[in-house]
Amino acid sequence: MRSTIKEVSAAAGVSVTTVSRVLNNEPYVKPETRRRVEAAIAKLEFRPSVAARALAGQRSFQIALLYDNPSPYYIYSIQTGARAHCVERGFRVFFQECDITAPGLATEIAGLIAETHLDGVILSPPVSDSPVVIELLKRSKLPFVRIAPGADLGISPYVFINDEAAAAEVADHLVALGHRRIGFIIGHPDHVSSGQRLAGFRRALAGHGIAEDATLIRQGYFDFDSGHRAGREMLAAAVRPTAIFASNDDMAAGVLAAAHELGLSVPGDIAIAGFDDTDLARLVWPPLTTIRQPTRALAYAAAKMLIDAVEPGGQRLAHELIVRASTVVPDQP
Amino acid sequence: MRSTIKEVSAAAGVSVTTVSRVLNNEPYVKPETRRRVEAAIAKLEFRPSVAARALAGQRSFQIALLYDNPSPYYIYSIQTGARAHCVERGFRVFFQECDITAPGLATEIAGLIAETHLDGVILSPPVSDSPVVIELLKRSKLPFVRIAPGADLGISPYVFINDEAAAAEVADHLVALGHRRIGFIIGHPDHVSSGQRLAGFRRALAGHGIAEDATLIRQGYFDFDSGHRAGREMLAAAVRPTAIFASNDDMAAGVLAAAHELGLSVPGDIAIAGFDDTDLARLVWPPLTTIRQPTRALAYAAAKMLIDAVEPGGQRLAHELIVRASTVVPDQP
DNA sequence: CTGTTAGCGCATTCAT
DNA sequence: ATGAATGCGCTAACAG
Repeated sequence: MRSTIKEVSAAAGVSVTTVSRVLNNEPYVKPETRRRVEAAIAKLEFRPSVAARALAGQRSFQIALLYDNPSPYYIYSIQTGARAHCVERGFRVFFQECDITAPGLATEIAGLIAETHLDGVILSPPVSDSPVVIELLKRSKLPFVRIAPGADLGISPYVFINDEAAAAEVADHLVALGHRRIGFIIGHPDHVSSGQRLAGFRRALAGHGIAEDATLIRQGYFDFDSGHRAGREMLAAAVRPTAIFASNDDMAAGVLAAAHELGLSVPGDIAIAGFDDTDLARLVWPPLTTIRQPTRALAYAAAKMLIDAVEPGGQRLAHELIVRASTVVPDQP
Repeated sequence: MRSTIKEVSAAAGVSVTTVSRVLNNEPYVKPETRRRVEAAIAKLEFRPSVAARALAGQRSFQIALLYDNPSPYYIYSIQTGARAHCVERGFRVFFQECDITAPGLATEIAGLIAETHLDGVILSPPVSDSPVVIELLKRSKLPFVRIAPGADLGISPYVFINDEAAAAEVADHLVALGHRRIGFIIGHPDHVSSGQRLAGFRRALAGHGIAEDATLIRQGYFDFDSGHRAGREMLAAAVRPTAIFASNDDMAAGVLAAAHELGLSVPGDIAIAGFDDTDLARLVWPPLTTIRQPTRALAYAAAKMLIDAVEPGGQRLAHELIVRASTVVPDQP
């Protein structure tokens, strides 16, 4: 069934060592020999066993992407971005959902690492800032890259966008449309970006001389439900906002549902803004204003940084990589 | 760093074979010995290397879930369902997106199987009916389970819901609400369920004596964009439908966006119905009528069937498993 | 019930 | 520039 390196070596008339050298792109193999080996590999449809390579060598060509996020669109984006780069480099990715509040978290991830001989790990928010995970990774000396970490920037390479500036852009946009009573739904408290987006919102409002109204700021959790709930509360109030800015698109969709339930037209009665890079943004378009966050690009860049660090000859990349968020998507065609 | 079975055996004062027996839940180990070994395992935080197990034995405790679906919500549902069961059984899952139209498909999946020593594969639609994948799996003699296959039911265990009956339920519901001009957006042509849902829709309409109107049936692809396009076309027509039934929720969301763009109120001007089990369904609730398809449960059941088949002592399960779709979600609180 | 022995498929010394 | 020998960590007969 599956062919082995031994069969390849026999077919090519060389030793297994030489085949191994070809497999790993090592120098000192005569071009013609290399061709013969490659021909044998192709003919036998040989695939090196990850298990054998991991056992014999010190690399498994496998990494993991850790996430704990309620948004399927977000998860899909980071999975797609990370996989795209891994495929290019011949690496396998484990998509691992986890619960950063679970007591067994460290054990679970330690198990994943030990069992699968991982070469490195990508952390997406909010795992990027989980002390438990970070501590574990540091102790295990495993390379890791973080997406949008909020603190301890020195401990690992990371990629991010400027959340505060992006949120301020959205708020500026709403004000420019004439809104003064703007509701805000904060993201999940475990995500550092939640605070940054709130800060950007506040800064923008202050810049326009708009006083803050505590009743117009609600806690959300980045999921549809929390946006729906917060939206209902604000829209059912005696004096309601003319616009609501949710910290991500899933919550913005929840607000939209709430508006529908209450018989409000969007954006006539209420304008809604979101934040992210998903089709959900389009769902309420044109009424939705949003930041097209390049989540996919972020994950791709993270995978690249990680694999570059893992590969022997890999050039050191910049420790910090800022991926620019594209600007506010206009709410007019 | 990582401890090995040898260290465990030394710590427990037994041979590695005995540790292996404990690891694999084999009989004929004195209870007390088993306890000693388990204590040593816990103390050393020992994790058996998947690589070593795969190499020495004939099992890797790894399976793959193949999908090729444009809906992030759907993907998230099947991933979550499959993972839930795999965790219970100590299996690892590879979430593998693929392109069933790609020329290199067989090579890619053959590579996955050979490289990772897969124990089995779960196919989700439309991969469930990909001749290329099925042929490959049959030749490799690898156990596989299919979710919602459309044909060749004899070649593998499978799980499904009755798509036709479910779609008919939705259509019946719309008719009961007084609709007679109902648009329909077909799902992706590669999915067998697309045809089944269309059949259910047609059967229901015929049952109510409503003549079919070809201009009210459009081809979609299960993604937001295609729903949006089809929705625009039908809603911009001189005589538009009073309701549109999209074959999944992503397309229903697209129709909703189209309605908004055209200044139509939902469900006042146009009622929209979807099909699936995602939060998207709630997005347009109450205007949305939908079938709450238990996608997660389907994937969970598929994983169970597969692992039962893979495990040595695993009891043969029913070859066919029908998971009931819950009924139409009412469009009134 | 328990231990001994021999590989699984590769990367990796060390030779040549 | 190439090959022979060793072992990674575990399971699988085979003994006892």
